[in-house]
Amino acid sequence: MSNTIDDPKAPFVPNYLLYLLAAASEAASARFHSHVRTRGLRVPEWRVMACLTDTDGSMVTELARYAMIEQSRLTKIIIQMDARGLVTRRSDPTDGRRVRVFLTPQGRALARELVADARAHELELLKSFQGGDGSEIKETLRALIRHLEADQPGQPGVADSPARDAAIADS
Amino acid sequence: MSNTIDDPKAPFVPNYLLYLLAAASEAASARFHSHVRTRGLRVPEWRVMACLTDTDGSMVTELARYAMIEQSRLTKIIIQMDARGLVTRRSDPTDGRRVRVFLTPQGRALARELVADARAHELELLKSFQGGDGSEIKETLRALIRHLEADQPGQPGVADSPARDAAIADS
DNA sequence: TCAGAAAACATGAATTTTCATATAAATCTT
DNA sequence: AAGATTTATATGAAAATTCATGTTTTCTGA
Repeated sequence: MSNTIDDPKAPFVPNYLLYLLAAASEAASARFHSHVRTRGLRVPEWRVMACLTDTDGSMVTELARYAMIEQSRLTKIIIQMDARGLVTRRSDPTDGRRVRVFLTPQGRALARELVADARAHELELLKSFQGGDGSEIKETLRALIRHLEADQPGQPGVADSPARDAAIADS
Repeated sequence: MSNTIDDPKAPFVPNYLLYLLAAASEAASARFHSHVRTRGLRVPEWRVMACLTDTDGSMVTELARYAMIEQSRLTKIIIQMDARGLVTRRSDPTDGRRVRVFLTPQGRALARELVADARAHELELLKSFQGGDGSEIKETLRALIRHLEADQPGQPGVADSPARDAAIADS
């Protein structure tokens, strides 16, 4: 029973790994994300809060990597969160370029609640999905991430076949 | 060897399923997405093209679901792609409300190339990842998606614990 | 068949995001 | 130790996205 569909007429998208990953991520997150919005946060803000529960006081660049948010965007998000009293920013006494971000007590309280909700949601999801604690799928995902983040050079690039530039004229 | 980290002090994010899914999706897609941009398309546009190679002539709403793009956003993207000559829009003769979207010859040519690139990239990725064709991880992801898209009612919701409204004042 | 409801897209204003680049502080070089 | 580089963050303008709602067409039931 092969799962690799290779019929010439078989649809491409539904069996494409990158699609499956994106779709799984979306589908798995949909409910919790709407819960997050219910609590007055947008998803990127929730990500920042969650990351800060792990690494309070990290600098913007670190946080950007951890939360998978581009730096200049994160700066703007953090400024808003600061204005709302969820986080504070203090420049690093050791290195004046760095800005360290901390949860405020208020931010921390909300973050705690949401992380608890996230844990509960995850538990139910994994239980209803395959009855276990998700070690398998999680390990697979971690392995994939490790593999991809490992030395980029050896990573599968995208063949740069010749003679195919300017396929799209900007006319 | 349990993979479920339950130390009180263990970080939350790196072991959180929703994070792992998002991170895996991002990491797996990064290279190909930048290839796509190299070819003059943004990611959502690539998604539209890929979907149309499967279901050319589908209506906007169908395409939105298939490509995981919100309808009004998709409409705008399609209008731009139309202007660039990648797709055309024709209203359905049977039902005047529907707008059917087709690849133009030019769009189709580009889509073919990119799908071929995507397949090649996927193949290399899966080979270098676990040596196989990815049936396992793909089947896992498909199962997860199926599980999540199945009757929403029974899905793990997010417990609505009482007495926690207005945690974030908008002051 | 006609009024009302629903479905399918489109649109506009407010907000976000992106991209390139500015600013500022630390580090390196010679 | 001055100048050149690099690192860290901020900023501004253009573009994309969101959200609510408008418009048009079809469907439904009395």
